Amino acid sequence: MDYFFKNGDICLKQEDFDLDETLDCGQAFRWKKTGLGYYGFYINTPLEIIRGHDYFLFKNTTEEEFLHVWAEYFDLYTDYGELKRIFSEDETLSKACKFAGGIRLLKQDKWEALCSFIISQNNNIPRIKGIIDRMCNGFGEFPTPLAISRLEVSDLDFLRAGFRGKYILDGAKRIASGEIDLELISKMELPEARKKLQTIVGVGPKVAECALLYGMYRVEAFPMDVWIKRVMEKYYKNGIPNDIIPYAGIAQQFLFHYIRKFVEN
DNA sequence: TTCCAGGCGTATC
DNA sequence: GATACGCATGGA
Repeated sequence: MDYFFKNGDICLKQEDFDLDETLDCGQAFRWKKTGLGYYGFYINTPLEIIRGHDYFLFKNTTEEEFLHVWAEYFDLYTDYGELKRIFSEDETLSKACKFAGGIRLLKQDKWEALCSFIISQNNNIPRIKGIIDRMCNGFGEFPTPLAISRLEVSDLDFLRAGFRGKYILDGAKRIASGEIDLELISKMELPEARKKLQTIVGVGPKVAECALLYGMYRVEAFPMDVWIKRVMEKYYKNGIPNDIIPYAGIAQQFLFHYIRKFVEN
C-alpha cells in the first residue's frame, strides 16, 4: 500500500483504479459525483475521494480508518493487474479490461448490497439510485433491517419502489428476527447460501448472486442479468473459460460495464 | 403510446 | 422443470 499524508488527508498511489469505472458501474448506488471526485459511504462512514494528479486523495479520514475500512472496501489488498492478466487470456475479457481497466469490486455491506439488489430487479440504474436516495434521506442513513422491520408496507410508499416495497420489508423482518443471518450465510458453501437467501420473498437467483458477490465478496458468484445474458449468448455460448471461474464475479463486472457502454455507443 | 429496466411470484402444464 | 404473464415506476 503506497500512501502518504498531506494536509491531514491520505494520498494513495494506486494502479488499476478509476473512480468513475468503480463507483458508477452499477455495483453500488450511493456514491455521488462531487466537483472533483465522489462522496459516499461504507455503511454510515462517509468519505470524499478525489482523483489527484498521480494519487487518490482520501479526505477526512484517519490512517486507522483508511487501512481497515477503505482499503478493504476498495479491495486494495487484491492485485487487479494479476487478475487482468488472467482475464486477458480471453479475447472478450481482454477487450473489456482495456475498455475500463480501473474497475474494482467493492466490498460492500451485506445488508446494503442485498437491499440494493432487491430494489434493482426489473428496474434501471437511475431509478435504483433514486429509491435508495429517498430511503437514506427518509431514515437519515441507510436503514438497518431492524428499523425497517418495525414498519408497515405502506410506510415505504415514499420510496416509490413499486412492488419491491414488500420484498424489502420481508428481507428486513427475516433478518431482524434472526431467521436469516447474513454473517452466517457469507461463510456457507455457495449452493447452501443461495438457497437460504432465496427464502426471502423477492430474492431469486439473480438477487441472491448479487448479495453474495457485492455484499459478501464471494467472487465466484456470477449474477446473470439481462446484459450478461446478452454477453453469454454473443461470446460465451460454451460457458466461461475455466481459468476465469474462480473470479467469475469480478470478470462479470468488467463484462457488464463493457457490454452496456458498447451498446450505448 | 409503447417499450424497457442488473427479476421474481404465481399459475399452468 | 419449463414457460407465460403481471407487476410499480418513470425515462426514452
